Amino acid sequence: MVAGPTSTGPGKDRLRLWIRLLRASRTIEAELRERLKKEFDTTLPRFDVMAALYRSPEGMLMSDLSRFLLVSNGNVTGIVDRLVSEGLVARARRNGDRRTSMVRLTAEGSKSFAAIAAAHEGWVGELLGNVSEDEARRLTGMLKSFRSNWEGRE
Amino acid sequence: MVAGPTSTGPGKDRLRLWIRLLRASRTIEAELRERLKKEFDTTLPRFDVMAALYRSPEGMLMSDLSRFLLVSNGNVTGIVDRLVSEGLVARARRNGDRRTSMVRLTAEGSKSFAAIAAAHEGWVGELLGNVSEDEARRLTGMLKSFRSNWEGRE
DNA sequence: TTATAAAACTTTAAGCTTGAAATAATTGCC
DNA sequence: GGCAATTATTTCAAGCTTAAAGTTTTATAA
Repeated sequence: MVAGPTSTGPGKDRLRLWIRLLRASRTIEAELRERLKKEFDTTLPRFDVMAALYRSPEGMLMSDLSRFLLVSNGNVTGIVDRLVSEGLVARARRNGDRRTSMVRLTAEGSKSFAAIAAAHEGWVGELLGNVSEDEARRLTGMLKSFRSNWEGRE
Repeated sequence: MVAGPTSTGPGKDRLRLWIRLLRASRTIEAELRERLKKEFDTTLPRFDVMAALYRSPEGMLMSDLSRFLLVSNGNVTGIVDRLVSEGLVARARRNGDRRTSMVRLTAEGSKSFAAIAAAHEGWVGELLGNVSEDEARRLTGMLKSFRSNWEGRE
């Protein structure tokens, strides 16, 4: 997947694009993961969950998190379990539907996330340093458009 | 990481770009992973290793694979172990340096990979269908340039 | 030589990930 | 009401992933 096209012909340029895309995101992801570990002793999945919850002070269902983060249900269960045991996140039982519980950041979790997010934004700015803000906007637009076509088909 | 920026201000556009990039690659990756499983009963990491080896008929060292695929040494050990046990890959002892062994595709592995790679290229073409080949080339160029800056710093 | 360092791998522990199966609660239908 | 289907979530097994520690082999150099 990270290797180059094995053939030439139609579709070759899209394959090259995909490989570039993947290598770029893996490289940046690896760097961010390492810094999260070193500087804040946390992980990318935990950061992802906390970022989602930070945007939803009212809380999110497990299935909301799963859908939003593009990962499986069982996956979210494990990450939230660990965050709960660290006191960063809480599951609140709901009156209406007893199958579900609202997941929220605790006060500590919220405070902790704010600090990490600030550093994270700085890192991304640094790692994408030679993309101008203008170019960043254009690239973002292109990525947005090519996704909308086939995404969410089922 | 997959969530949006939590603030506005400088660096915001780069953060948005990063989030788009990550969501795009995760979405495509998930789709490809699922198809590899369903159609060929294999995984993305196995495919990655085989793709790298397919490009190097003379074989690769474990550390070559690790560097090329942007994953850790121990990780490659496990994946190659499984590929060997499936008869798709072979470790060849070397005369010169007994710490290392050349890893190669077997005849079966090579045949198997060729079939999978053909399907894979088709899938990528489909998933990136509404990126024109021309646009794909431009995007690829932009991704290439923004990577070269900070990559391989250490 | 012969220690000592360096290099190439493997092993290990902890955590992430998925898809499938299992549980529990709710909804819809008769 | 009662039973089937659906929904929300957790559990499980297998595999992926990393960083760190351990093993074996090779290179360096006093």
